[in-house]
Amino acid sequence: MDLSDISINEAKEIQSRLSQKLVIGGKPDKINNVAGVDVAYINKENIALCVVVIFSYPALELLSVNYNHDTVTYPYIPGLLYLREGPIILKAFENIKIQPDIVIFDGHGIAHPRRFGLASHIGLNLNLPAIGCAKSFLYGSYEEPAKKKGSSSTLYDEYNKPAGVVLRSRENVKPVFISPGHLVGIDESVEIVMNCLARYRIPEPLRFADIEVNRYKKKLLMNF
DNA sequence: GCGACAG
DNA sequence: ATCTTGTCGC
Repeated sequence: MDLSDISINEAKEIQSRLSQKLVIGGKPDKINNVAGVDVAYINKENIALCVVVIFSYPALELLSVNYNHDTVTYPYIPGLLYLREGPIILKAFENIKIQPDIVIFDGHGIAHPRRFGLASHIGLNLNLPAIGCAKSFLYGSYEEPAKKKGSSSTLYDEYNKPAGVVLRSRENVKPVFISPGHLVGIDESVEIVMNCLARYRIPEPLRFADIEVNRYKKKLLMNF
């Protein structure tokens, strides 16, 4: 059975079931590098592009960049991002040369309706520590964090249990939503993301992955 | 039934 | 995510 044949209800059941296997808490003993993953699309050609970058940690020097693309097989459905982005991301991880100590994803971890967002799904699948760093809200309740950089507020699930943190990654900008995906805790996720911040809203690994995936996209577009 | 809704 | 020009601000 292909991923593209999975029904929405099946996918949701799988998420709820696999969510039980997640290990949330702590952090890797030693973090020497941090990976960032971003995906872009060429809708007209039905192509998904994925870039995985790896930075040294905490120095944040670029260690490697990996480019991949393939045809997309699933539409975007809120809460089921994995079905659309999972295949190209997993393919990308087959090609990277350096073993990442932890990975930051453009999306949520356990701050998700079934506690199993993209970062959790990929993290569990690859048995890698994973953090979700989303640019917008998906699930939970929270108070607006203060305007100052580093201010944060807890994201709670429907049982009032913490699922993540809303973090002001820069002065006076829209906050980002941080939640652990797998093999890391909430506070540790925030700590690591904070250490990956330079002078922008988005942590460096994700920001650079975004820049590179769009450059890659432009390059591919010239061949059409 | 009516909104909300990662990328 | 993507479609799109100029424009306000640090």
